[in-house]
Amino acid sequence: MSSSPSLGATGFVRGLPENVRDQLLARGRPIRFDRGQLIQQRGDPAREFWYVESGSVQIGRFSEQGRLTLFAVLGPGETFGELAFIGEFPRTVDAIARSDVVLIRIGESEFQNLLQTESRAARLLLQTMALTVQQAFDMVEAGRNLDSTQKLAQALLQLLGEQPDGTALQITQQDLSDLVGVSRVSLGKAMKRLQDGGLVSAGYGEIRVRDRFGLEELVGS
Amino acid sequence: MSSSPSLGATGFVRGLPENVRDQLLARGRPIRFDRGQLIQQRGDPAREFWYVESGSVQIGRFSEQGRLTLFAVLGPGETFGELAFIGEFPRTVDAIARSDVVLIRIGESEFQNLLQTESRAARLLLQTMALTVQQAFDMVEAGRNLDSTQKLAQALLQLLGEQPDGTALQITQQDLSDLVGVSRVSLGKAMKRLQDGGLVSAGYGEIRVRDRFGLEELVGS
DNA sequence: CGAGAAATGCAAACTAATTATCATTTAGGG
DNA sequence: CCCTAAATGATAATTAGTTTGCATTTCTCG
Repeated sequence: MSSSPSLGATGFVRGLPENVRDQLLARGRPIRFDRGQLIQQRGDPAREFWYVESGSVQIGRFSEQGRLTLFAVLGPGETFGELAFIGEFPRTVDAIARSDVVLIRIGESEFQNLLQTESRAARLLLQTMALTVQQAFDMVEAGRNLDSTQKLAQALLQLLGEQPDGTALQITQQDLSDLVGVSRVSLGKAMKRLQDGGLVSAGYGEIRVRDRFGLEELVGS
Repeated sequence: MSSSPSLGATGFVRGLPENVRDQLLARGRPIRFDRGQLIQQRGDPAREFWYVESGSVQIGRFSEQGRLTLFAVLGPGETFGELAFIGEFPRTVDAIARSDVVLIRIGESEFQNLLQTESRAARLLLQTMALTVQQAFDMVEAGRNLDSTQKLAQALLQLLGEQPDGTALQITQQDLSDLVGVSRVSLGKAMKRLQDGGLVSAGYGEIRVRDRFGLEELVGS
């Protein structure tokens, strides 16, 4: 079993040399979105991708029945939208602002400029995408072989990874259930089990990880 | 809902101009594997990737409990192993020969040669990988939102896609259950439902799709 | 500070799927 | 041509998870 319950490493921009990154972001246009606002929608043409400057963004799909399948929750420093942009196909996922966010738009011209000024960028992009595929496989595998408690533990670890400084996560069990892929009821039960085991403690819209190693042990990674 | 239950488009080599492709494959070394043989294993160093010349290959992961999670069943013309090779990390999936197969090995030198002789290759590779991620997302979504019958229908459509000429699939329900991600019992029941609906007919190690459109309608794609 | 909205907790009924077992059929090598 | 292994079919017991409905808690904002 591998370690990624969801996509946390969609941040190839982070891997760029600092000066190149600064230049790229300086060229891109910052745009604000309000909490709850739809940033992109399935089917939209993909004329750009986005760098998260501040706030957090949900990546997923709404089904016709209103059901939401979340693939990732992204924070500052991460990028999204590269896939459809580079693949030159319409958006295949929706993106929703999970809080007020500031995004930096990177369009065709900025992207071309990047590839020309930084020879390692293409290679870095390839590597990041390869990693993303593997993480997607991890999600498939987790969905098939782990029970709800293990899936929750794995999701918490992934969210922690994006926010490595602290152990407190600002996320509701509501949203977590969409990310983990189980019902809210099941998520509540799983959360209770983790609490009873002393691995986490949960408040209103906040989860605190008490024993990271215990979570890792639980999912066997 | 999208259309890919599993990974069928891992064939960036197919998109190359014919002369470039021929040259690439002429440079690579053909290697035979017997049915059931392990071609690559998780953790192996990724010094090459493979082009399937003939036969078929299973891509997946064995868990410690012996459980198999299949991500794809690849046929002639498709490639595998690019991800770890390009990402420069160890293999994250196992590959097993589903029949006697002939593979063409493409190593570092052949790959570098390709990138230099064909400027569009890198771009094509990126596009193919982007598509692969989206397909993996489809698998996650299907795993969460579809029932076993719909998942089976979707898997059959994917297998058909790889073999566009006919409607007959050479695959056991045993293997299908690993690909679809349900138990053999559930797969048998799902198959019976599809048969009762006149959508497919099943024999020993063979499934014949009678109504492709009906399957598509069932999964809502 | 108070009202309404959002988040969480809880319980019961239901359901789809798993596991386990055994019988039957089919293919293919000796 | 038979024998064995593989594949399929069928059944029952069990279980993890969903759905539904409602109660309770917590936040937020006017």
